[in-house]
Amino acid sequence: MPTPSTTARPTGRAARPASDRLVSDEPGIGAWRSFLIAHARITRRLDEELQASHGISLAEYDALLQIAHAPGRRVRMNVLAERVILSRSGITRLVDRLEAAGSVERMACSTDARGQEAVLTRIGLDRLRQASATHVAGIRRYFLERLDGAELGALEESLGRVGSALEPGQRPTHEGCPPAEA
Amino acid sequence: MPTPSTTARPTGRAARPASDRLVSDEPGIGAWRSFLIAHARITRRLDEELQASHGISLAEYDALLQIAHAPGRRVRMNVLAERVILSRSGITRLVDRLEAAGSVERMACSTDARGQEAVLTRIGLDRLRQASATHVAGIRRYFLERLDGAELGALEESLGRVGSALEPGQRPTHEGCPPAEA
DNA sequence: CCGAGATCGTTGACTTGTCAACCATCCGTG
DNA sequence: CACGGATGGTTGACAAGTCAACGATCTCGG
Repeated sequence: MPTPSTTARPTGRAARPASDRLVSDEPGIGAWRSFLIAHARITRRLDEELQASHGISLAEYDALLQIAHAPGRRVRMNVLAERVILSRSGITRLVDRLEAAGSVERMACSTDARGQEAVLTRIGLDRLRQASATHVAGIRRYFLERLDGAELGALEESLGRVGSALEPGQRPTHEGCPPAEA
Repeated sequence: MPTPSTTARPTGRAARPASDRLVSDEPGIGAWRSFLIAHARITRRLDEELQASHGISLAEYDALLQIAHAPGRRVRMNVLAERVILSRSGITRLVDRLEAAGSVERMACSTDARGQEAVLTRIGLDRLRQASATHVAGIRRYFLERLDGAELGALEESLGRVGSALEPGQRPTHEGCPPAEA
């Protein structure tokens, strides 16, 4: 998502004739809008900070982090793609960049000849460590600090439910469900 | 940021030597992760549905909606860019597409000769109306329906606070704050 | 009135992601 | 064992966004 979009209308609804009503005064839509705006602004900020301080993008940071967390600090491209939510070609290109930067090496997978693994290098680990400070500070500053414990718990619970309902490889609502066509 | 990234680690922390600890067992980080995952998955799904049913992207939908909501169904490029969270060049290109599709017209601004306004056409309005059904249904299905009233209220309140703290044109933490450099 | 500087929208060059096509390899069945 | 279909990763062509630079216009102090 490219830079995500918002549906952010400053504040007021404008009391138009009914035939003119376009979207949802559906209750709850306000929550949806807050969700979008918060996400767009925070991630943009975090990305800028990471870029400015360490010259890596949020996506790259995320990939490094995923690799670092994997056992042996190595992951199949496959798996990595799913973890960072990228297409397979997307991951190929992202790892290309990381490799060019010396943060990662590609190694053939020992158990599957068509597989490649992305392996974190020493340099990559160091970079990740440094960037980590910036990143976590950002999350804290823009997100954690503005929410109290109860709110964080509630957020985790609610959004966790919403998110896991859409886990890849889901039967309901993948192809058949969105019925609208006209 | 294109498709956003996640920092999604499946579940476990792995009990590594301290020197190896990379990120945050910071309490609350779980909430952050849910937030990212939920956003990535929902917006991706909504975009797919919009694309499949009406051939427009989420960004385009959002822009149409913003224009439709503006008085006279017309907006300065300027303003539109800010509302959909896009750079100025980004908005130029987006409106190019909408115009090519006949959904929007560009008209010179009467009060400022350097200005352009994007004006919604009849066709654009119709398209928006149709797409709206799909879009709102999606939001309902993936978001609203999985949350009860209290949760929606809490979400709106919490995320609203977080989001508005980062409104564009903010003094604190714009340039000086992110201190990390090394 | 005028000229310096800000603001508006567009454009060119580039980045980062997607999809479709491809080849290599794996696996289950006959 | 062999072969047909799934799966894994890369690649080419493209989509959509960014930034820097530009020309046109606005605005204001002198």
